[in-house]
Amino acid sequence: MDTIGFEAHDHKGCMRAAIAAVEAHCTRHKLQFTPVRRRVLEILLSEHRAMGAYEILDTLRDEGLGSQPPVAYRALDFLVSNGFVHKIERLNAFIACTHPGQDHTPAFLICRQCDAVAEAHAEPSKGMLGRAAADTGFTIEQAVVEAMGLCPQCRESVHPCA
Amino acid sequence: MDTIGFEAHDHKGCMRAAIAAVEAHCTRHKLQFTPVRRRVLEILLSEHRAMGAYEILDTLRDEGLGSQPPVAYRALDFLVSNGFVHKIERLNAFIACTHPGQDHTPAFLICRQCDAVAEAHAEPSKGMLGRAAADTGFTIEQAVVEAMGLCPQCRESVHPCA
DNA sequence: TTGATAAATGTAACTCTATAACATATCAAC
DNA sequence: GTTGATATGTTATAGAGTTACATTTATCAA
Repeated sequence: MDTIGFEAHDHKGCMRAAIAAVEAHCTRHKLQFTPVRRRVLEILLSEHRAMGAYEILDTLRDEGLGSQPPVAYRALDFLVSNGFVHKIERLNAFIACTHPGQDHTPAFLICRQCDAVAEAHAEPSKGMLGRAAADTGFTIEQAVVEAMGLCPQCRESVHPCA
Repeated sequence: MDTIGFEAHDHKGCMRAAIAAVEAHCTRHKLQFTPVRRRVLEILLSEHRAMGAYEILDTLRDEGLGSQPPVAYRALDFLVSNGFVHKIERLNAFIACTHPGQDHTPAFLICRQCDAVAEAHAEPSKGMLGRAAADTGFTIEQAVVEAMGLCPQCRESVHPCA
């Protein structure tokens, strides 16, 4: 279970690796990894948290890479549809994938206290959801799995009620 | 697996039953089932599909029950926090619960073709998500589980590619 | 039954999220 | 190097959700 996100890690290294993986994937699939797309991915990787589209756009604007919403949304669309970035529906926010390139259904653990987000794997075709789908003849193409709660750090620091 | 939503059913009956269950629950828990709240629930039950807040508000406005967004959102907040209505994050929309009163984690099967939504049960503490949470020390309080795909009817009617 | 408190509603204004539409530029390949 | 597809720039607008504050209605205890 390669859950990442609530522990310290080699940040620069993980960022370099992710960029390299995306570059390789784009080359292989003849996708254009343009400056805006690259920069949006870099921003998400370096912040290493869920960010709103407009928050990303603010940074792009500061850097002269585009100032209007479609610029951010188009880059995000590209990154999301290629699996390099995921959208957290519950937060209307985006986060860089922790293992880009592989086809997978992400599941997220979202801390309601500190907003940290950890990515895990889901297997929607298995479990109760898969059984429900099979029972009704529904074909699952894509799934959103997001758990809200408390991360280990925040659970520690919550005051027990007086 | 009591999945409802892709089959015909006794609509009036299910509506009456749901309203009765909610009335009973409100009486038992001393909650105010006010006209606006009741009407919003009725609208969602009778449409039997996911509806946006502003779509609901349009109906309320026509009936003189309130014209500003907070009216709809407050009623929806009440209905959602008491489990009578669920929010579909993926659609930014709301749908009446098919078995109100019971505490449960809903899972949704959403047809991308006809927008029909079926509600099933999820058990987030079990399965891979629960294991990921346990591994990292994350405490799940609430979960969003939404599958996109094709319902049986729409799968039938999709042309095989020529 | 009245007065205090809490809960619910009415309304205006605003913020955040996202897309439509259209012009322009750049790339890829023949 | 022309063409068709892909990407960007920009304006405007649609859609989703909240803040803030005034007013009303319900609840309950004295």
